Amino acid sequence: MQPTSSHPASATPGSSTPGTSGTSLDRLLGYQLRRASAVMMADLARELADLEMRPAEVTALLVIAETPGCSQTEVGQVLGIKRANMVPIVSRLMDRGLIDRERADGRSHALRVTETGAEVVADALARIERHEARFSSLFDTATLDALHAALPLIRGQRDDSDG
Amino acid sequence: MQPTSSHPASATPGSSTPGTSGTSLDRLLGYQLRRASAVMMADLARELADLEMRPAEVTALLVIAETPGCSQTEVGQVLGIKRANMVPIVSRLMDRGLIDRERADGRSHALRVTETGAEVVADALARIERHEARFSSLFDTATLDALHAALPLIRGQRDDSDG
DNA sequence: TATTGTTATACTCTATAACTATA
DNA sequence: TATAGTTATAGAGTATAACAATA
Repeated sequence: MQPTSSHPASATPGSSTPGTSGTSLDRLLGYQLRRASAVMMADLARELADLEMRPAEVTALLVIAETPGCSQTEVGQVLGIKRANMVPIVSRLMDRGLIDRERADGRSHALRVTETGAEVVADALARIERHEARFSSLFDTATLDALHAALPLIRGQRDDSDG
Repeated sequence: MQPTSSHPASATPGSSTPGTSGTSLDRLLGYQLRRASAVMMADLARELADLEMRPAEVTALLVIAETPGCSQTEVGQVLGIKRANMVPIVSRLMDRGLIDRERADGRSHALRVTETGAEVVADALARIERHEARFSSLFDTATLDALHAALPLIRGQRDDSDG
């Protein structure tokens, strides 16, 4: 319902990727998002590999570092990870001595990053910056701004339920 | 290394999403991509639910419909799904009578959509269009064009290996 | 020797239901 | 009754290694 939409039916004519032969799927926003996300996830996983941390664990660690004293349910809400799925993540971070628990409520724990954890956070942030730079350098400022404005709007379309 | 980048450090100030409190993760392209993709995948899965088809099966069916006579390895290459993981997908499409196999090579099969499959394709395409419209309507033409130009560039950064 | 389809297997992320102990 | 953490379990997607039949 826009005036004269110009998304090409056969997408990226000048693509440098030979393997991408071009399906009608290529004109779908959701499909492009999924493929692009998979590429960045794979690159991030590779960058974090010798830290022996999975992306989900690193993001949880970063949230705890930024929100000292938060509960693991709160971390899950920020990251869109369900309570039940937070358990093994927090367990692993505990086992490796990267975070610390303190009784807060009788039923909830206050999570905090340890000194070792802070070092890992610093290392992880450096790796993430390198990883991000590899991709953001593909775009000019205007395009990057457009992406950073558009993607949160898609996120906002979810209905939510548990957390 | 761009002149004056203006991606906001705290992302989308005017966001209408209360749950999105705002982490430093929000300024990461990879993270935003992952979350946005998850939201669209969940919406698509919901839209396809009463077709009793998973997103991966539907995309495979669409590729077969568009490329009659293709092998299942070729479908996998287009979709970025490994040979080994194509087996259960093709099996399910066969079992439901949506596609057809014909010996092509002695070792490869030529895949084709059946009449029933063609009906499901039509239904699925209608559902996908509805799903896409829910999200593309969030953006103006310029933003949509920017997304459709940018996302394939990210996809092109992968190294590939098997397929 | 390389390729197609296949089996078996494992890992990551996600989803649901139900329990406990607190509040 | 509602919430935090937990357990158990299942489903998807993806990854690797190896094998048979064929080219």
